[in-house]
Amino acid sequence: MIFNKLRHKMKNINSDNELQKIDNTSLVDRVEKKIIEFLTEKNLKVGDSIPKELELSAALGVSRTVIREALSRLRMIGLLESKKKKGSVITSPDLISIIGKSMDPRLLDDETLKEIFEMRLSLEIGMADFIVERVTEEDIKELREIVANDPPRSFDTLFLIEQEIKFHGKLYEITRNKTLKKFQKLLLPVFNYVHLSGLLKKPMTNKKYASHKELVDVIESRDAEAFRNAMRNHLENHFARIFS
Amino acid sequence: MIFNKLRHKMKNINSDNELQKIDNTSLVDRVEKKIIEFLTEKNLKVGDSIPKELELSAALGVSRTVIREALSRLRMIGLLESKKKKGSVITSPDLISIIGKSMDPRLLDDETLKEIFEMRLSLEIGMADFIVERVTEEDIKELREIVANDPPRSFDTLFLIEQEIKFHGKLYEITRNKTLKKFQKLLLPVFNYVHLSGLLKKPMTNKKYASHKELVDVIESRDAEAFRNAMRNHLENHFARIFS
DNA sequence: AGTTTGTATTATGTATGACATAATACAAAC
DNA sequence: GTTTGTATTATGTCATACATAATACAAACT
Repeated sequence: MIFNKLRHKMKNINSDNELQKIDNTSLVDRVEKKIIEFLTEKNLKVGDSIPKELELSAALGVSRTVIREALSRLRMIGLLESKKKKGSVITSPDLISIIGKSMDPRLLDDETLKEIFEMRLSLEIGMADFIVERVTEEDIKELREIVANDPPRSFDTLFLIEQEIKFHGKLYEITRNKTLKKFQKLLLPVFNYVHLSGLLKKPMTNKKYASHKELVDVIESRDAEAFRNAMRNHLENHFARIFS
Repeated sequence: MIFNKLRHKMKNINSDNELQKIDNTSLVDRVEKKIIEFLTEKNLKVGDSIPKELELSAALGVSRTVIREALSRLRMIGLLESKKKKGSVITSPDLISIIGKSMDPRLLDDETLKEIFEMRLSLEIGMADFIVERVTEEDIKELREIVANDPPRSFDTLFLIEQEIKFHGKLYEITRNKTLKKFQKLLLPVFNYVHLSGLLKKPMTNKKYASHKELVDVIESRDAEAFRNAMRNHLENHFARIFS
């Protein structure tokens, strides 16, 4: 009621033009955005240096405190690097590690966690071409050493997980794609979390599909399509739990 | 030479124990980390409030300035939200949109861009299972409407890109995986950038592989394996440019 | 009563000045 | 020519003051 009265009053004051929602963002938010815009507009690239804090402060008409907070944020995401006396230079941000900071599974909602889990499955199947294209004899040797430690079927689950991580981690490494590898490293805790906590309803079957050893054999044949299928089969347990 | 001499001298001074590299991180970096640790150790969840700035300042023995810079960073990645008088509370960060800030292709180095490009290819092939599992008749109808606009072979490239985006965007949508979809939306500029700029050396062939229409047919058959292969074929142009 | 209005309080937001520290160049000393 | 010292510069940290929004609660009013 009160609110209606207020709205009525405001409507009278401000009858025709829409009441534009006021800027909720903080000054630092705006300055941060402004600085990023500045970088892209001036077409600055990695290695170029940006204006000094005091210059920015003067140019934007805000205190050095605010400038520093904004720059601090950009430093965090790896977009800048600052050195005393030298000032700040643009660096290539490490996308993945940015996420890492807020990636604690306990701080994410269940839906997102499940979706990330699905993303991982997609990646492992889809990266087949990069694996077979770039795998070396050295890699295969290393893979064989890893699978040599594989436990016999239906062994201690914890040990299995250790082996899973080692084996699949190596696969990511073989893609020679550092971003992908970092992504995997980052998602590992999520993967474990989803896998172990009761997020997926169906239980884990003990049924065994394509083994690590068989996967290595397929890799050695350098057949991407075959590897995709083998990997899909290897991950069947996970898929089965998702598709209820 | 000079360096060798220096090393020699240092070796003498510090003969047995390794020269541990000094802490390079800034105070803010450490405080930021410390605060995150605090959150997880105390098992705080979304909605819980954290100590006041002055309390943190006193507890960690650093100035409020440093605390504020650290908190400002956490605010940026959406891990915190601060209100005057109320203090700061934990919020659930939107992983994907965090990356958005530093995702301008112009600010990423070529290697990373190429790697992201590869990630996208992997995802599109690997997500086959989710597509065929979740696609509805409605979706297929919509896909058919999209491909109806497809140009005849070897048509204007720009128009092709428009169509590509629409079609592939819909595929992500069909996975019903919001994180994945957001990821795609985010990566779109990168994809275009890599595709158009001279980052990939080999030229784009005009050779045509599996068409969108054919992909839809495969989806309709609900055969994941067939779809993976069709998609791989569809993307052959891109793969060919990567594998020089 | 119940509603409005004022006021004190509290925690964050912004500004300012001061000094510490690392990087750099350049002069001075050996 | 190498080392050493010194001035300079821009960032890093601290302390303080005040602005501002949110909140509670008392006071005033109808």
